[in-house]
Amino acid sequence: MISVAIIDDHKILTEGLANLIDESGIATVIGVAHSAADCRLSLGFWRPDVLLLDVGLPDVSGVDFCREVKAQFPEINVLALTTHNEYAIVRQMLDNGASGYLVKNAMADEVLAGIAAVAAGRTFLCHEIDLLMKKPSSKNIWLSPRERELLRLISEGLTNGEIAEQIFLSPETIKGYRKNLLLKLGAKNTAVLVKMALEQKLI
Amino acid sequence: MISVAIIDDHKILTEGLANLIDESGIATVIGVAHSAADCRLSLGFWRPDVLLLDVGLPDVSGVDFCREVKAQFPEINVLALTTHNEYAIVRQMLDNGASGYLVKNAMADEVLAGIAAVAAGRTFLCHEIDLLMKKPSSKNIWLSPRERELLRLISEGLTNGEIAEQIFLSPETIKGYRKNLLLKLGAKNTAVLVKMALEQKLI
DNA sequence: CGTACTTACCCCCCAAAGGGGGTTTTTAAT
DNA sequence: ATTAAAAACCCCCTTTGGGGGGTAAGTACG
Repeated sequence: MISVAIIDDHKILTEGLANLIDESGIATVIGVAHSAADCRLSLGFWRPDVLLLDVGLPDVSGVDFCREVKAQFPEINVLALTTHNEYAIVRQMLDNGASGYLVKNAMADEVLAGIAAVAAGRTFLCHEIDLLMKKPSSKNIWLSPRERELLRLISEGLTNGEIAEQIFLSPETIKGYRKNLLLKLGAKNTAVLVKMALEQKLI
Repeated sequence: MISVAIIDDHKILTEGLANLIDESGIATVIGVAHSAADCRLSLGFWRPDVLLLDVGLPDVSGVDFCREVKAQFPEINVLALTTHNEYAIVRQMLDNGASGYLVKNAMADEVLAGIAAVAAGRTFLCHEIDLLMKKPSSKNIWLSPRERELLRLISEGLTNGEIAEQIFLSPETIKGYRKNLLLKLGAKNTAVLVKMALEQKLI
């Protein structure tokens, strides 16, 4: 029997989900947490085979928490469970150690299939995400770490000069990055750039 | 017995939620839809006392759908059920006819209390939202329709001149609105303005 | 009747962004 | 060893944005 822990702040969802898993016969829920802090306290005792992890936690980013969990318990298979269907989020989760990714509007059988797959050491993407990751789309934009950093600073309202000061580069360099970001995202100006960055969860 | 219909695209959540409601003894679920389109087809047959409405539907904005439902079936009490805890969203839902508002991480008993309250014709806000709406905070920003329109056009990357052309106003007027928006939201520049607009769901 | 808010308009001035053209070094992959 | 990408840098020029000051009509509400 596969042991599963769930971490999600939506209490209504966790109850239903725990029921679903327990009644499936393939897995059993050994713990539920509603925040990353709760989870840190218990995860060492639970030692689940699979951790169902919501990306939209109240206290920390799911990406960071996934990395944290994998660093401390590499044997736990993390299965992301979230509302986000953006390329950048999926990719960041997978890059940070997640074994699978489910969107919350997936069917119940996909949840069980995902749990079984990641418990067996395989990777699993639900149908919708599988399509998203395979289909080469102009919306599937991937930025370098430096570009993401610049985008973050731009969205915080820093001017080229201020950014240059903060990260010890020439203002002309910042200008170059900015031009490149506009080109890469196909944005007309800063307003659109920030909008796309937030909508596509690039920062 | 109160009759309830649920509209939410998160299938895992609706199953658990329907169970919870049916077992409470105070209400019974007479229908579930996973999109606004599905709901339109069935709502006339169901005629529920309470409609549990997710604001993050895949096909239309929950605000628009709420207005639509109330226009067609004024006797149905709409209870918003969503992840969003932003002032602007709550206010827009209430302005468009919702009788109550629940966040998805609310406890199960709040869901039942909310259903009972709105079925009885009262309004209901879950604890977290009640606090949010009462506490006068600098984050509780409310814009006039015109300001929201301007904010939308700015976030789409239009320049003052382009906006002026589109809505038949002087570019200087647009500039005035822009300055006022920066002041109202406390934003340093357009980048921050767009970021705040999206984060606080003002557009 | 007054007050507050929305909508609409105008001036000057300079800082910042955006379009165009480039170069070099380092790093990673094939 | 070659290629490709990321990271860093530079100059010229025009458009746009943002800070500072305003004015004034319309309307909603007590």
